[in-house]
Amino acid sequence: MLAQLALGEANVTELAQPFLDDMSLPAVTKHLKVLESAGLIEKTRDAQWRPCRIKPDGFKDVAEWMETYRAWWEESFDRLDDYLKTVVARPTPTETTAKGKRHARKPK
Amino acid sequence: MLAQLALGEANVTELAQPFLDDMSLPAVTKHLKVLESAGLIEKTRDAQWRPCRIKPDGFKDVAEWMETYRAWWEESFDRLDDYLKTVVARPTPTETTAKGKRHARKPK
DNA sequence: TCGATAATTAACCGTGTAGTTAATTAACCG
DNA sequence: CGGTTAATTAACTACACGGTTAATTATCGA
Repeated sequence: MLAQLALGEANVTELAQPFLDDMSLPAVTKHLKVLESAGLIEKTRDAQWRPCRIKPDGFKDVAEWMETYRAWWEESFDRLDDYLKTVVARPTPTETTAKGKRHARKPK
Repeated sequence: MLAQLALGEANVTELAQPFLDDMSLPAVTKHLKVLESAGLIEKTRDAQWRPCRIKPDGFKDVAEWMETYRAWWEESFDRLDDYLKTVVARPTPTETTAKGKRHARKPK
């Protein structure tokens, strides 16, 4: 639906049309309501039609939000990669330490 | 919990300890079962304890899977960025076309 | 005015998720 | 053996999600 809206304004039935085999119109209405309350689209009115359009600002916000997390995300991705490289050689971190000790239980 | 396991082997109560304010032990057991069935961790047994360790291969699989999607993901991210740049100038794609025409209704 | 069209609302329903408490299993140890 | 500790299982609950059908609202146009 967003792809469709990226091509330009469209009302509910137009957006629903490719999906009507799989779901009902009310389902589409609800879906659209989510997008609207998420600030991604805007619904106006034209008689009995509800033309929808994309809200660029909403997407801009999302894009910015993602950008702030991309760094963190890729870092942890690389950290995982590094960690995996360290593990291939040694079987398991603890296996070298605490041999026979197992679990230190506190005496009452 | 995974962060904890990255530091080395740990049994269930040890993993649960930071969370016991918020959730019960059975909840942790279930959580761990999900991780295990996802191939991310491995549970062994040591008397009444169940030491868990990370399963590097599982993470390797995830890492590889993510890598295959990273390209696609970043592409669509950039496409969105491009699209937003085109939108800031012109208000809305359709607004220029179809003026006064509105909705062509098929005559019965 | 009345019928058709566009869309929404109301009232449900099934399922998956994530948790709970209480009971149960299993092992250790004095 | 009997108590304690570790963990799991069983049975249940609450809730969000995503959908449904049927009814309702609102508008246009002949």
